[in-house]
Amino acid sequence: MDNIKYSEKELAIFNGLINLIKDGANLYSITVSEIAKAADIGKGTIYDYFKTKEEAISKAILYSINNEIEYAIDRVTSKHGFKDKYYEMLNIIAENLENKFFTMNMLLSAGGFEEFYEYLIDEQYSIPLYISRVEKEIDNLLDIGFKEGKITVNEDQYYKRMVIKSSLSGFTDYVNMKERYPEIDMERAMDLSYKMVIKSLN
Amino acid sequence: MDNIKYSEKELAIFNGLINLIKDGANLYSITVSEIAKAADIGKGTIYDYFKTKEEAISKAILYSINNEIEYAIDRVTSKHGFKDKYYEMLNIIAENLENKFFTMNMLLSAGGFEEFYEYLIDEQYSIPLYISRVEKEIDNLLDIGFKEGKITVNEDQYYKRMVIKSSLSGFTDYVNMKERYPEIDMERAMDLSYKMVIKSLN
Amino acid sequence: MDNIKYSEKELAIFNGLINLIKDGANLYSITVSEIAKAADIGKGTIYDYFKTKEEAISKAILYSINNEIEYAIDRVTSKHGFKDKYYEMLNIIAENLENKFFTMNMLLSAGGFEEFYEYLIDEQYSIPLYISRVEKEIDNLLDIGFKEGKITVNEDQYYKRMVIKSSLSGFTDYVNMKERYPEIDMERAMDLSYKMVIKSLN
Amino acid sequence: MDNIKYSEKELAIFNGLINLIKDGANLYSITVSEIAKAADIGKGTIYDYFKTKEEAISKAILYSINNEIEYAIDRVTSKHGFKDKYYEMLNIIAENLENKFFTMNMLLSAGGFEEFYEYLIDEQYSIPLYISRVEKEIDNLLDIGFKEGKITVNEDQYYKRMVIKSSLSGFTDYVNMKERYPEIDMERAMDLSYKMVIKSLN
DNA sequence: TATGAATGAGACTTCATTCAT
DNA sequence: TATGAATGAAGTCTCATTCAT
Repeated sequence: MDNIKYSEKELAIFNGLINLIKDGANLYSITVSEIAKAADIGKGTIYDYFKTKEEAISKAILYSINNEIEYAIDRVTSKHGFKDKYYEMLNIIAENLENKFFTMNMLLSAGGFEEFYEYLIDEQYSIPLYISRVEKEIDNLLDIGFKEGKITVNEDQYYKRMVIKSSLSGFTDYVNMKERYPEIDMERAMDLSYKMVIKSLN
Repeated sequence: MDNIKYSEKELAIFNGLINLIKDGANLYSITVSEIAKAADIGKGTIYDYFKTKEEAISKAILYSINNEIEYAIDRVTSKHGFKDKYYEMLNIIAENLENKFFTMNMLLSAGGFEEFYEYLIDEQYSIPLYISRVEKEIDNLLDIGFKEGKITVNEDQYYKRMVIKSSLSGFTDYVNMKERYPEIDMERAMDLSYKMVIKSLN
Repeated sequence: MDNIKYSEKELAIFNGLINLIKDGANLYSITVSEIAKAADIGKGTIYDYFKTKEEAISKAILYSINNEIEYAIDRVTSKHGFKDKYYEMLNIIAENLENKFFTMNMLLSAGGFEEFYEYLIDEQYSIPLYISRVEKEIDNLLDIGFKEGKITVNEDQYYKRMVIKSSLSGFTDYVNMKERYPEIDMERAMDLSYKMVIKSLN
Repeated sequence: MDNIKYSEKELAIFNGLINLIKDGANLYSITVSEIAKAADIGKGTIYDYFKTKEEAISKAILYSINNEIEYAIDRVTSKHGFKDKYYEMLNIIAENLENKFFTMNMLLSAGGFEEFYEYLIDEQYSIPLYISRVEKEIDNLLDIGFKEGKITVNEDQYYKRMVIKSSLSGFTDYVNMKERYPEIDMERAMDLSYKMVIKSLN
């Protein structure tokens, strides 16, 4: 997607920041000192590569989202068939149970992206591109489902996309609040998510 | 739910804070000066009622959630029949298009509650109560749907709740990203959300 | 000495303050709220009687010093003979071991009075009067000693006063740092203080 | 004594603080802004070297006391003979007439050390060491007096130390309240102080 | 007269950013 | 280029004082 090349130091800063955030640091509470320490560089160096702290955080976020989306698409692409691809999506979500900064949470959650970091600088308008990228994959999934005869419903593309997004969102809720559902194990939650998809699309 | 009585000044602080947040202020960026100005009181007065800024924000949030849930339940309760009640839920979501701090966004979104404000002080453990309260209403809705014969699926309560939550979540996504769906008007989005519910539950 | 009459509320404020100080409160750290609570009156009432917090504290201090001096003089007056009078002075000092705000500490200590409370308001120039009052008592003590033949030295009044003040000061040091002198009990410290006086004045 | 090495900035802060205090600033009234200005550094810099204002003040005090004691001991050591050494002690006191923050005032005054700054942080337990250091010098003085035959009294070490401390304390009182003793010049005050010592120790 | 709720000046402290090295 | 010591603006919180009751 983005073919921007980053310098070694920029990558160190991105990875430092991503580690901080994945460990639960709050975007608004992170200090430049923490970023420098996490990246194992001097504080001043950050300002050689970014104009402000907000720019560094923004670019790290966009970089991370990009990576996560590429990674997720690779994994889904590696699977064949509607069901396997959908389950792979669920697996990716499940694996990020502990990850406080999981892109999918944001892409699928109601609030959207821009809201979650007030100071987000998205000069490249990457976020809309990311959303389109994810939607393209959903469309691809739906195509395959249709070709396999797993989807027969005659409805707008909007409807079909909505079904997938809603179902993934419902499963994300399960993963995030697992302790509220002691009677449902991960496998069953996946099966029920898939069941809802199939029913909704037929 | 909570029967806590609040003083005039506490309410002024809560309402000032809620207005700030609804206007888009970020929980982490709000200053005590802003709170005081929004509440039209002196800065020091806040500390006569709350020990810290975080306590003031936390209590305002919990107060607001409580109010929103009471209001939403009242509206849903006033409607009769499965379809009318479900559409009323959609209406409440739709009406909060402009509201950046809409409780339902959080209750339905994947991230859950506790995470959205790092410093949340919830001494009364209200959040779990709120979630239960909302689930109780969903169960009630499902009961009515079953009695009306609108729901025939033979599945866990978990499945049925998930269907409702997922569908509402999908509709919230529509409301939040309306501009991405120019071909779908609000009415159609509601109809398609309902369609998905009916298909999933039969 | 001062024949100023104080109202009931003024006395409540003085006594509240004196208690606070005797309990170890620091003159600079005392708040108006604490004074009000200690005096069991409203905060605003303090400002009906004093222009500022500093005035209240200053007048309380002067009131307390006055009382302490009167009390000390009464006790010394009740004793007859040079030795008994001197020992009574030592007793008064000893009894104030626990009292963090003991006038004698200041009257006898090197720093003097004005320094110990930066904001001291002494409109009546009471402090010099207090010092004179104490010196008069020392002179009286010396007279008696001379008449009893206990003092034979032929020196300035300055020298003789200095001997008494120095000796009392040395004993005060003992009382304040008792734990540093485990081998010396109170009685012996008194005897040695008296010994020094007698030697110096003969 | 302390062999702690301080950085340039720490020394700037210490010296700024000591100047403030010597000029009469009250320990409790000093603000961080004043410290920064006196040290000619930024306010934030103070917090790069000390955790709190109280720590900065405490360490400056202990640093100053240490220096003053070293200085005083050097001067007394440079004199030979009981009388010259005692007079040198008096000279040091006399020279500090204008110095509002003279260590000896505290070491010799009745109140002791710990009480004069409520927030004193003395992690190294320096104060007791300082007191011992001063007492060692007094013992040394007494030894010399004994060897010279100036001291013949047969009494506890406590008594002899007390005589020196009391006499110095009496002289400090003279220095502090000079204006009250117009008939006594500095030389005579010293002579009378020495007279009291000799009489008391023989 | 007596109160204490309310105020806002000013305190301490943090941290994004700069810049000499 | 890389650093981190230094800065000071801006934040949170305290508390002397006022004033409506």
